[in-house]
Amino acid sequence: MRGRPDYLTKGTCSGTVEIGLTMRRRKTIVDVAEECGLSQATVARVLNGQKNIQVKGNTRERVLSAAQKIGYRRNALAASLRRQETNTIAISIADITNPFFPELIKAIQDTMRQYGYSVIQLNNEWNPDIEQEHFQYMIQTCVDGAIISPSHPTTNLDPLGIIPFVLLTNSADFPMYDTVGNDSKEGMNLALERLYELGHRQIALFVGGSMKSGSSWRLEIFNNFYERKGMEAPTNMHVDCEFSINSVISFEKAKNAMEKFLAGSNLPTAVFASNDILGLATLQVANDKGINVPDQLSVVGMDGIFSGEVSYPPLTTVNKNRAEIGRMAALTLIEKIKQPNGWEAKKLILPCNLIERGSTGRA
Amino acid sequence: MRGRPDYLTKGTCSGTVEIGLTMRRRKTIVDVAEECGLSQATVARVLNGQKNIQVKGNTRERVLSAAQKIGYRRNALAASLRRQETNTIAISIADITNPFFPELIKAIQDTMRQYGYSVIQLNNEWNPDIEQEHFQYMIQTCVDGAIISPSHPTTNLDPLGIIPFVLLTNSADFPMYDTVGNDSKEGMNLALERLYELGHRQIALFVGGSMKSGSSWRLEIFNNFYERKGMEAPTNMHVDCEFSINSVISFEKAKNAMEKFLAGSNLPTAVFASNDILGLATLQVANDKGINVPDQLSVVGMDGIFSGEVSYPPLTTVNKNRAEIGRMAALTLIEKIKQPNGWEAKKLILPCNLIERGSTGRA
DNA sequence: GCGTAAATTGATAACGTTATCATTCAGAAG
DNA sequence: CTTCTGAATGATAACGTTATCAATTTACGC
Repeated sequence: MRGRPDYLTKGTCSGTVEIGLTMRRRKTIVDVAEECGLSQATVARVLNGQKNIQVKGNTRERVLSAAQKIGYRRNALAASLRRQETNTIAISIADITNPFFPELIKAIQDTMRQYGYSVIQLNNEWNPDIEQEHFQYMIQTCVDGAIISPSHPTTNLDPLGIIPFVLLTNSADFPMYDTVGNDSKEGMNLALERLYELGHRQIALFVGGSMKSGSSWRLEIFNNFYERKGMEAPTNMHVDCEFSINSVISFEKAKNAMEKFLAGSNLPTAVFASNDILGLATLQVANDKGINVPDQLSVVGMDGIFSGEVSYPPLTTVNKNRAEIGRMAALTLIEKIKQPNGWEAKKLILPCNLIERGSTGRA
Repeated sequence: MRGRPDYLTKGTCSGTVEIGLTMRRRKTIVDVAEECGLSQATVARVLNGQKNIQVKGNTRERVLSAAQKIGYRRNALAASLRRQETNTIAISIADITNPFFPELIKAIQDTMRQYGYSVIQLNNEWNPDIEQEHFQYMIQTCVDGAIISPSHPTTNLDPLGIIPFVLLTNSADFPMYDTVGNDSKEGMNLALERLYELGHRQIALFVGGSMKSGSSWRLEIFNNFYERKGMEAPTNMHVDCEFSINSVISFEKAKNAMEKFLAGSNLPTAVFASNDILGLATLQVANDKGINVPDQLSVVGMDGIFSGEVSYPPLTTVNKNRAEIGRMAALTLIEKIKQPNGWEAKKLILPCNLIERGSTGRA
């Protein structure tokens, strides 16, 4: 039989100790038990057990005051290891500096907090390798669940193994999984219909390309719209630009594309931009060129980011309720954590709403 | 002597198990050891030990392929508990939806990542109670360090105990602690000097009040500036507005205040706004009133948020390099974690720089 | 071959908590 | 007074890893 090895008692003090200062090891339940003369089992029950646990007489008081006295702090690591749950979930997104995400994150954090979960947020910079690393990290740290905005439609989710997760996407790319997203198609229709109502017949479609999967469905919606109105869809009203990982760069590229387009001969009376960055770029180009918005040109964006509220004029936009998406994603995940046994993939598609501000008017 | 209690082997399977599916417990180092016929000590050395550990012959290979085969994943919880470090740090800020923060957060995440740390981000909504809860959380989860943007100048940091931390602030409110922040005073001078150079003599000072500690120093800088120029500081050129926890609401309040001011008789040729939200509000009011910016009015903001790049005209601003602040805060924290023994409080004050865009011109 | 030092590998306590089983204790019924 | 019941408390294994010491194997010079 061996005693407590030396290295451990020594190890608790690191480096030199100032004279007069006692270097104190972090207090544990055992210390509390010693202090109040009860067993560690009882102490644990009082401190971290369910609230309405039965104790006799002044036991609770003794424990609490002893804990208070010696400055006991629970070690969540040990508890998590033993209980096999961490009360922590992870969020994987592309980039927190993308104005779309902060509100979403916050809603998730707030909702999760209400249910006793903490949130770890990870940015993958649209890089699938980093994304995969993050999945590994989630497994290692034993998060209880994850909310994931896939960096690409081909993101491999298998490495997540048995971790319950919910995807932030509206695409059909992940038919097998639970998803929460916006009905972007219907949102786009909202915008087009409203522009039609305002008398616009020459509407330009401004999309940011390559980076994300489908901008093809936008063209489809666009053409369907004209067909529905019994009109020929214009073919010279498509503006495309590269999309970059950085909002600022995307904005510059969008400005260049729109400048070129507006220098042409076939001018629209309205522009539908597939996100607010593109919409804001359109506004700035128009302002620079002396094109009055909305008198000469109406502009509609999509997303509802803050910058659209402070632009000139304020940007009409197809708003995605990010707070609601975050909340619903969180609730769905919690449900899934509590009930891990097979259920069929839940698909939640929230409606968009049109926020009309100063950038739209009659044709 | 007791055997392995029943509840534990049973406990690893939760709920009902589908026929044909074997519910598998997560694999551990012990399982790998069994699989490859080596001791768990050796397995641990190969898998999680330092990279250049010596092993003989095909030992490494045996371990790795066994781990691969049975799908071993390291449990970071257990490792952290044993090693007494989590390789995780926490960031405490007011609100991730405040446009000032995302870039800062990201820089911290990126830098920390390089050094093998993960980041937990916590929002306190300017609420000191939540902030204190977060401090407790940090202790419980045994983070290795923290970066904190205090919600108030009176924030009590004692509960953090021995956790190494760095504050994000430039104020003198925390003389005892390590801080990283911007030289806002010098930044404000940069703006005023430039406006002077452009011929402006009637400059309005637009501050957002109550919420944060000191807007008094801004007035001091303002008065000193005029004194330096041998002029009498104007006393009717101060605009004040409430600041709210929500950027959108702050913006509306700022617009109201600026509208009232510009409806008065004493008009400035330039406005220095103490943050970009106020600057953007000024722009929008001016645009609405038909006041041409910059021909009739120059506007300078402060912070350098994204919205200022996409406004019309783009907003000249005193930029705070948030990426650099984040990076330096992270590096300082890491240094402090590696070297916990007393050092004197480090104060890092980074310079601001003036970004001249379209909202400023000659008087 | 043999002894010694160095290189590998093995055995195991410890990290701090929780969940079980075992034990003790108080109170009531016989 | 004994027996029984339920409530409260105590003792301890286990969560999965790492760091130490002990044991074993290998290398090398004589």
